[in-house]
Amino acid sequence: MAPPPATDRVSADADGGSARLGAGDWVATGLRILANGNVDDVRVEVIARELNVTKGSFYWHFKNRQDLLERILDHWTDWATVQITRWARSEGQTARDRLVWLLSLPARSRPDKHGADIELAIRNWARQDALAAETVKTVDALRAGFFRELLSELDLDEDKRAERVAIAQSFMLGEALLKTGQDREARLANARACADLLTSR
Amino acid sequence: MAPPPATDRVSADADGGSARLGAGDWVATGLRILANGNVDDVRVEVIARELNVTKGSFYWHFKNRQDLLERILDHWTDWATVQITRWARSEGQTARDRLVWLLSLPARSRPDKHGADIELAIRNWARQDALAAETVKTVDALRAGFFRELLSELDLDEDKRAERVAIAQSFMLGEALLKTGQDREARLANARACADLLTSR
DNA sequence: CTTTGTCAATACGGCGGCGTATGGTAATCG
DNA sequence: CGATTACCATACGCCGCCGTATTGACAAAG
Repeated sequence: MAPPPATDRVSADADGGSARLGAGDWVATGLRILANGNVDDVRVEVIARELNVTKGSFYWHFKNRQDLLERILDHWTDWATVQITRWARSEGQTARDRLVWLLSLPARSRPDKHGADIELAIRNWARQDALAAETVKTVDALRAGFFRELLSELDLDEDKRAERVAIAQSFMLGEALLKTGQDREARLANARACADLLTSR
Repeated sequence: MAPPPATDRVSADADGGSARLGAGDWVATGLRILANGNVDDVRVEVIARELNVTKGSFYWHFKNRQDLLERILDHWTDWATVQITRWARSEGQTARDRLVWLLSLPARSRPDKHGADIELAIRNWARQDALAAETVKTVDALRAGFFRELLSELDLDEDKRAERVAIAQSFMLGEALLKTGQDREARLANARACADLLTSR
């Protein structure tokens, strides 16, 4: 009868052994479904089947489907933020090295993490849903801020810097979404080449 | 009883005046729905309502829903191809000018054409559907070919050229999909700056 | 040992979409 | 002018999903 507690742990075993499951398991599975599909595919009864549970459980942890979707967005925001700020702590490199690091993030992401897939799905989702749109906007602004910070170490005038920030961001997004047959090495080379161009005079 | 004729005109008045409508009207409306949503939103009964018709009409023109989806993909391929080859005929510019022209294609597209929206929706679709994936692959290869042709006017070694082709394509895709608040002028400036970098030594 | 809290199963009504069957009508043609 | 063709409406059965209600199982706490 009481609303469920706010333990949002996205726990380890999303499927498999442990008997009891929490809200996090639903979020994790929803994210996985989102990764190879779109928002409309993340349905509560589908997730329930995947977790070998019935809906009865779902409506204990969540108010309704929309509630789950919002938690998924929150979780993605956290993930994107953490990923960036972890980079922020990796000091001690040159500006170019760190730029390469950032630009090659999509190329270096483990394929089983579905980072690019989720990104695409959420960006698509953002065109229909206001909350998703806001989430994407926030993450984009965050990334742009880091690019700007990086490029500020070169002395460019304001206009030129803004252009290069935009180029960096567009490249990074495009590189993440474009599914050519390129292997990891080629993609890393692309990122390095892009960094070279962006840091050139 | 006979299968409908293959008149795929995507005619003028998708809604409104004319009494009779053809398969093209269904494709056009489907494309419009796809533009602000995703594949799962293009449902036959929804389109029927939008056209002020019932399903009875649909199943005259199409075998089933999948049939419509395939025609939508075909139509998009044609559109993308035409758009590129029209550029191919715009000779008489420098390589850089034509590069700028290509890179700024998303920035210059009329917003009511929903080019970027459709692109995003189809790329998302491509992750679930093999046919859509093939379509995207074809269009990407076409675009890459033109970039390669353009950049071949500079004398770069094979590796460097491949890198820059990839950068160009990633930038173009990212620029199309990234929805920052930038106005048209700023986006054009980005394209020009990107072209400058790509054609630099 | 009972109470309370936590999680899950079952069952229900409703909606929206698919595809089919069948019948109606306006145009067109022999 | 009767018949065929092209297009559309109506009605049906089916399925998947939503959200609610009710009950059950099980553990920790009292």
